[in-house]
Amino acid sequence: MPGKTDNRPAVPGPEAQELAARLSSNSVEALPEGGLAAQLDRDGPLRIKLGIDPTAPDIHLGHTVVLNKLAQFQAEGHQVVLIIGDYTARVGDPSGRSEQRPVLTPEQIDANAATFQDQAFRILDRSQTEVRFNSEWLRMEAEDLFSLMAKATIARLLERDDFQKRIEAGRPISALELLYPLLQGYDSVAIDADVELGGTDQKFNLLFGRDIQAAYGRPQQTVMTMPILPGIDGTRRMSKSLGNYIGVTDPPEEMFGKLMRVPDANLTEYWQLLLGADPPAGDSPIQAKRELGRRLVARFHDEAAADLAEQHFDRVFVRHEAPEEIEEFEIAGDGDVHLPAALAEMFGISRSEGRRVLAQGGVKRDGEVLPAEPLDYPVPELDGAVIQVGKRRFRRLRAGA
RNA sequence: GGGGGAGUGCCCGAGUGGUUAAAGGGGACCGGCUGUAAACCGGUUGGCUCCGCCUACGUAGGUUCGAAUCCUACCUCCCCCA
Repeated sequence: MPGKTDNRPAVPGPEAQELAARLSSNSVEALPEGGLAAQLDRDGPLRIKLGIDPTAPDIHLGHTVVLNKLAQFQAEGHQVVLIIGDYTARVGDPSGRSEQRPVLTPEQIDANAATFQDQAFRILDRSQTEVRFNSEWLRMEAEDLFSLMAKATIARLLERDDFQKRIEAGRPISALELLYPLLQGYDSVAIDADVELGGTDQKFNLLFGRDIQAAYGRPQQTVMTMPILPGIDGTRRMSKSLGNYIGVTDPPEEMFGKLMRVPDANLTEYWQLLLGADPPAGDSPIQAKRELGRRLVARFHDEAAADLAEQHFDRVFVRHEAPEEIEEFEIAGDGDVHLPAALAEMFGISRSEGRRVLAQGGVKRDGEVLPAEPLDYPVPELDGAVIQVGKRRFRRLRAGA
């Protein structure tokens, strides 16, 4: 059958090779070797696939590594196809049972998908993006599913090393997990993917998609894996559930502040993966880190926000002054304020924890450390006071009417 | 279908009748040093009406002066044999 693969020239032209190299920048692998150049050598836009899991809607900087790559393809005129894995999410992956992952309702999945798209289009060009839900084609007849399942063997599916490790550790692997690569691969068949992107952890699934496409007599996609961005702890991958993430919708001061906490050792990595450049030569780590913060805040907010965020940082963390704007907390009109209770309410901690930070000298009133005793203060004495817990939690007290 | 093993605090993981709110590690929080970096050091880490009380070791009962530890049933998971 005539297809894109059939009239492939033996050697891609130099232009295609050059473009392929450019598009592969930052990637860990682009497979098979020379595949992308060959695809680019043919005319017409390529279909670039990215599958996303709609169980967690918020996009963080880790996701943007892949999204930026998609945007780069778009800039060259290619078509991005975003696949929202609503069907697989709806089935509910039982493998996470130890993580007590709740099965999401269709409404939640739709809401998450909407949020995700909203955030993704801060990076991607909407006009060059096709959004598809995989329930569209995965809601298939059992007969069709069986025929899909017949295209792979268990041995092949078990090859992936994370399964191997789990088997050795005696941890469970659900049948659905085993099937996952098949379903993901079928997505590629359904949308005629030319290139599929993903993190390095997706390598197996991405390559498996090629086999499935071939089994259905389709041209095979090439795959490109991107590095995994470490979180602000500098060790584990950035992820919302690990709490080490920077969300693209984080407020400017928070985004800047979190970036400043990234370990120096990861600075070059952050520059390369997020800005596509090396830190300016000759800059000290702190200078390079500030510049990183300014640029990223400017990207996801704007220049003015970046300036303000840096000023806020200098004020609160370098000079240890109270921030310009502090949320108010209303205290009851008369009588005493029981500090542990007030702290609990103000900062969403328990009263016991309030007592603890107080005892540890972690609570300040207008910059002065409060002693462990007393616990109660007359309301008028605290009216207007700025209460601070630790380095970055502030509230201004206001006596109620 | 048969046999064996496991469920502990945010997570991992000790503990097999009392001095256990439960070792140790991780994480988190507070403090020190700083560039809110990392590393490092010290402290804290169930709740509350906090020098005491309450609730906790899968769930529900039971034995005992006393149980996370023993018994019974149930739930969930893992492994092996078929």
